[in-house]
Amino acid sequence: MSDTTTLRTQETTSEAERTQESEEATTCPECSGRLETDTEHGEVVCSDCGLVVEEDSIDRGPEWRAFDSAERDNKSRVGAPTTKMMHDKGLSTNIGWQDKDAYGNSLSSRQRQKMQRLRTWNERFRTRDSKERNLKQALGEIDRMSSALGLPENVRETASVIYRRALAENLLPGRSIEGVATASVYAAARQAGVPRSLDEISVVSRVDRMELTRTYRYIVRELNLEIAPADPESYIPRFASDLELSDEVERRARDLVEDGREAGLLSGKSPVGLAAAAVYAAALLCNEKVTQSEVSEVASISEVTIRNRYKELLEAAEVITA
DNA sequence: ATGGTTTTTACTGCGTC
DNA sequence: GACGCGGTAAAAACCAT
Repeated sequence: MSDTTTLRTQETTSEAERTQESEEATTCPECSGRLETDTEHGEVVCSDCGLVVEEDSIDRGPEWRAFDSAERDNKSRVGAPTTKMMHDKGLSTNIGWQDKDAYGNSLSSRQRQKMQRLRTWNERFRTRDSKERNLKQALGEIDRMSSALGLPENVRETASVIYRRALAENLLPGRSIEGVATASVYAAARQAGVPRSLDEISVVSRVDRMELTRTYRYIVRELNLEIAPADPESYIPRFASDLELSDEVERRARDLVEDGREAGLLSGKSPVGLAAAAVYAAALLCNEKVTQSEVSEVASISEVTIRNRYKELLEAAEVITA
């Protein structure tokens, strides 16, 4: 975004410089009439007799300024300006809709038909291209998010597969690439048993939670993905290690969750909250110090929830062991 | 859309270092 | 007095209907 705007301003300034330059010679050698610069065609024309004094007066120098060689290398470029607003950055062929040739003359009906056919085919190639680029971008996103979340390789694979399926089933129209990519990562992580919470995901994603949940639900339904509700235990190792707690704590936390499961207080509660509470309670039992706020930090869950859950967990554990 | 459940927010009080 | 912890009420979010 900022790239294009800076480029734009640089272009306009250099254009001003250019016109200033070409206004040095002001009289026609033939009739000594006033000379005018036709920037569109790159010509200098006499306004009286129409003599073209200078043709092709295009400034072939760089349209930017550089103050050292590194900057020069950076800015030097060849080809049309690119835009991020099009999947192909605007680099593919564009055929105008008007039946005019390069000089603005109308085309013969034969030519018109030919152009129509070309448009059709061009469009076909372009959309096929668009799917591939779409995929490329999505896979890039998936990779980026996965590594930001520290997800293993196989999760990325699964996420890619999910995304490809979504693409193949034409689930993309109406949804953003990033949204679907994010949802794929979320689903893949859960399927692989290394879930990340919606909050964690939305931190590294470019889409907000709302869109993520909506898209996630949608693709799960449409692709018939079977995803079991996240198991609190699958969060425990990560939380424990983030808080630098011992394996002992981790083990006890699992036990607590197990007891809670038997006591039937897992259903309906957020798995993340349960896991966080179990870790906190276990640390307490093992005399390893963690504060509720620390746990709530790494689990991105409120302290209140931790309090409520861990009380319940401890009660359940007592009942069962007693 | 609605109602029930869970989670979060915000606030308060208590004890300890 | 700051901090960790516990509790509460109201608001917000979530989910199934």
